[in-house]
Amino acid sequence: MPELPEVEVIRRGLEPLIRGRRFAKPELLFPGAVRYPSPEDFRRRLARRRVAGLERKGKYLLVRLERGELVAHLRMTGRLIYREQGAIADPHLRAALPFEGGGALFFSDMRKFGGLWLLDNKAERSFTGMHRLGPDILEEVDRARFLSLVRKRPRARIKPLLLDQHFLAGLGNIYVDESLFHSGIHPCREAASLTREEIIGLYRSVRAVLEEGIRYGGTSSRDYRDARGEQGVYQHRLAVYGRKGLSCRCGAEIRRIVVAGRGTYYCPQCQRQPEPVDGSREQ
DNA sequence: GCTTACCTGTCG
DNA sequence: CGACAGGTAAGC
Repeated sequence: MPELPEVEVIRRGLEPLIRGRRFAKPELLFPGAVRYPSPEDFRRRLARRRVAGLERKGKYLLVRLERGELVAHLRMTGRLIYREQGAIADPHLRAALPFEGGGALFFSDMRKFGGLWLLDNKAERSFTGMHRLGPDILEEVDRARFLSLVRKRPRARIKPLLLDQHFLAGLGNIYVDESLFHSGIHPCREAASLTREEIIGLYRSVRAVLEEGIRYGGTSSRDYRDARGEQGVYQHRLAVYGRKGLSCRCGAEIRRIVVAGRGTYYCPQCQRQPEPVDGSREQ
């Protein structure tokens, strides 16, 4: 899916296209895409509302309205594409959100994991799961906070910890693997085994990788498209993700393992093995 | 923690 | 045919 950089690129691209525009009555090709309120209420209540601005929290995109907000989560294959005229040619189109005076925002989603919510107030954010998010890694976490967050979870392995949106919001599978590679940390290391310097280095790597991802328009591994339907180019700059069997710049062969149920790419030479978990040493 | 489920598609 | 895919919640 879109991780933080992809959602941010969509946000930046979409905002100038739809800010100030007033929605007309939506068309739901797959009503299940609307999570709240009911599809009928969604259609009736979104109509005539004006877009005040766009925000992002973790991987959620928030279309702030003059009253309430339209929230989108793209999960794995969701797309939000604006067209000035005509519709997108996409067999997985789930919702068309036209504007008064022309133009429309199209939500497509091959795997149907993504969703849309129309909220009247902040309290209703609990319907989306947003209220359980940890702090946004780019907007809300400085070095000191990152250090203290990581140290609060000594027993967790670092990759699953970084993927946990309740811990930190925004990172996904691609950018976690890239960040761990750039900081030279093996994905299975226990948080408690990381030195202060390693945690600080990881913080810098995470920020640098996410900012690079944004600068290059996001990663279009396969499905991701920006607000105009264009691919990003960061996939050409990935150091390890998806590169099993290819050589790292150090010469070693990039490996793929499974960590926390996710395909995980790393360089066995640049990223140190975790401390052996060996109960016998304790006895 | 881990596994499974959600869904549809691609690739080997 | 099975394995895998950018995410996340639920159930052991």
